[in-house]
Amino acid sequence: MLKLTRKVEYALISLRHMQGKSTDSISSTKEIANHYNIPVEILAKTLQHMAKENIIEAINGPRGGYRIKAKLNKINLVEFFEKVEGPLGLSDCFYDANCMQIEFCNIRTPIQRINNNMINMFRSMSVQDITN
Amino acid sequence: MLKLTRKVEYALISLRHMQGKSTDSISSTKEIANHYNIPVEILAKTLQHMAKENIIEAINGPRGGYRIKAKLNKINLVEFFEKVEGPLGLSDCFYDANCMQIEFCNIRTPIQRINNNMINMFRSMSVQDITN
DNA sequence: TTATATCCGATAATTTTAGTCGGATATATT
DNA sequence: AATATATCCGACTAAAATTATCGGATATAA
Ligand code: SF4
Ligand code: SF4
Repeated sequence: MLKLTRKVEYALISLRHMQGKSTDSISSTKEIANHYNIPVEILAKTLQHMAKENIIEAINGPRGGYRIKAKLNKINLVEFFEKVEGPLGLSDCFYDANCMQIEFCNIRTPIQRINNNMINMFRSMSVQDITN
Repeated sequence: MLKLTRKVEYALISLRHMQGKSTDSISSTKEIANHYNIPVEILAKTLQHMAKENIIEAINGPRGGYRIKAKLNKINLVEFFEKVEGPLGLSDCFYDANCMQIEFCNIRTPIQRINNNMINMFRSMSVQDITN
């Protein structure tokens, strides 16, 4: 319970990998996948997704790959998680109302309070706090 | 991502329900399931589990049911989550080493730091902070 | 022209979470 | 004693979410 997804982990591993290299150097999917033992295809998807979100930049063709595009210290972890994985919260009802209990739920308000604490904690950290 | 499970929610809903009644009054599975629109069988399992963990107490027979046994303000949310749902953490590797990336992982340490923050946040709250 | 890379939709497999079933035991009420 | 109502509990099934794979397209450096 309360776990990050592999996709998020793969994204962070990749960003930290790229950040450890000189600014304009390019990392290919295969290079990262091999280095960290990540399935190539799913890593490819993750990187494509991050490129679409303008976190990284894709360079096509041979000798191509990706490099960091955004300022990682300007992206907080809530933004990052939502860009990579989608909405975020302790309970469904904070972003999607399909809950059979919602009408009579007696814990929604207290859970929401805790959810806010958690969100604030993640918002107070940037991606760079992980990749550095 | 980062969601509580239904089981945890059902457990909390039940505890709050029981806490809203006079100390020795008993709540049956059916009563709670009907009141909050929760599937009876799965709620039964959840309540049995909590009884085994000594959070609540089972009374058998007709007019039976459950009542609160533990001091809810003495159980912090990490204990509670782990009793109801099992181990807890942002990444598998903090309680189970079956990760293909673990040998070369470059984010384990920073994630663990954040994990500790999260755990501490939940540990600083008691079940009663939700059920009150 | 060729080889290497990203791109991208569709699909499959796996794991986790959620819910169901069947039959047992305990006990208050009649 | 019989009955009805409740918990107990293991095994099972279903659904959903996550994780991984496939097939074929496009871009471009050498
Ligand atoms: S309404 Fe209550 S039970 Fe439903 S998702 Fe929200 S907090 Fe959970
Ligand atoms: S080793 Fe790294 S990738 Fe594997 S679970 Fe831990 S943090 Fe995640």
